[in-house]
Amino acid sequence: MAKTHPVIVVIEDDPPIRRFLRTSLATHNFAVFEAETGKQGLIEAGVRKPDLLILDLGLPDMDGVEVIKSVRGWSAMPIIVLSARSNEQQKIDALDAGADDYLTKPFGFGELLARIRVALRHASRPAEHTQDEVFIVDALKVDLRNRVVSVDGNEIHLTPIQYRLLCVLIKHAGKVLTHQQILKEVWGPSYQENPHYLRIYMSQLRQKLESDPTQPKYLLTESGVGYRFKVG
Amino acid sequence: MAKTHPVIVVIEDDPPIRRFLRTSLATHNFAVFEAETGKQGLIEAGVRKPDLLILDLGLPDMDGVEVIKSVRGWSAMPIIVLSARSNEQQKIDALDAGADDYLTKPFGFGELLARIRVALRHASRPAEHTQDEVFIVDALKVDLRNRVVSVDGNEIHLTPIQYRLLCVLIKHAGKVLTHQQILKEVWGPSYQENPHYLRIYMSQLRQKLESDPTQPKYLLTESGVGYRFKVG
DNA sequence: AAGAATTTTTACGACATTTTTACCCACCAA
DNA sequence: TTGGTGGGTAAAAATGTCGTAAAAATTCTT
Repeated sequence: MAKTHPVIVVIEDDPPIRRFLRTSLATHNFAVFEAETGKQGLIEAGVRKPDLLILDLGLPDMDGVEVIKSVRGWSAMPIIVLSARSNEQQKIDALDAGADDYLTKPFGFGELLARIRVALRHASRPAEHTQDEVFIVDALKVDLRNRVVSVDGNEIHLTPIQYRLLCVLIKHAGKVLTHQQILKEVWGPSYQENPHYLRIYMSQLRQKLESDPTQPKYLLTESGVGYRFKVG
Repeated sequence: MAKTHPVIVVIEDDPPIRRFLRTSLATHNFAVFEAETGKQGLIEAGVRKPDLLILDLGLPDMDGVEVIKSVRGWSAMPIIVLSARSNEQQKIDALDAGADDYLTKPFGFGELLARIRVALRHASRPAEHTQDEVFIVDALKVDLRNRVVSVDGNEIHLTPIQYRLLCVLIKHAGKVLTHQQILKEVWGPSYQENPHYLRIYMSQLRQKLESDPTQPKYLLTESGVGYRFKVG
């Protein structure tokens, strides 16, 4: 897949600031999606799976810290908090809830951009995992850096969901993952009641990756529990 | 493994601030090492290999941004910058050079601590796997984290109830558990009147785990009372 | 706005697990 | 002996879970 623009979700109730962020970020080659309220924002974050979340703490419908905690329940995406109030305790609460950075209004847009770059740098560079960037078992090879999957050297095309599912499984290779855990990581928190998707995509992955899909060597079913990627 | 204190190197030329940081951080259980100049700081960082670097930009001997770049040449350790100047361009330069955060003096110490926690959180992402609970008795191995059971290295497939039953037994290994206790933990409070299930599943477990199911080494019957998992 | 790729919905046969039912043994007391 | 108790194993029946194909709806590209 071609190098696509980073996706940012902005949760901000104040229309002028929202407009400002949207246009400014767009001109710097970010794909921006917006939400006015905390609830909307959570949905948007779950659906868009952004590379970064920008969150205003002063929302009308729910506490910003609750939004952060809720997102952290299923994702480690970078969160940058904006706030009009410079109360120190509030900063601490937001950061401890899982926010990665905190800017007090008014802030310079250049600084925001720099802090966005920092956040994206963090997310894209789990530097310790450099050696695990390419996952190989027998004939199966998953190149996480380039997002290329191959079997016996033949490149296999995977759809976004198929690929994400495979990534989740090999990230926890050897471990049995429950349906809910997988659904949460792949589809987001709102899809936790649909183990059916899982069976369908698991089947598709087996067709593409296993030499005998009816008797999988890697993508194992743990009936009544979930799935696991077998290693060793 | 003893939980060791995070190591922090502070590069700061102003003695009062340095003293303040040293004592304050020390009381929050950090191991603090100090340097007065950029050159000293680079050496200190290289020798101590800290979990975090705190850097004042206004050093006498070299530009703070150069210090950052130099560290980034060989390490991805978190760097938090402190600065008296709130010039935006300087912030941007420092962040783009590789700093992870930037605080303008005067700052609240609580906020600094919170931002330190954020930075350490980033650095130790893969530390979720700290809780490895693996029970091993002779050839039997129960990996609770991965939900995998093996005998002599051969994986054994257990159904949900079989697995739950085994977990209950090894959780209270050595103790005698009554039928009722086990039924309650495995099937839930409403099934307490069916010791028969227990015999069936206990038999299945023995078939799968014991080398001689008719004379079990681990899954022992306490006649008239219940069962127990024998250890030692 | 049309066409391709992908995701979601729908449907149904196959499979695995749990529960029920049945029969076995060993032991002890009447 | 006979009958009762506590326990073990092996099968059926019932239930719940999985896998696959294909159609419908959506999203992405052009």
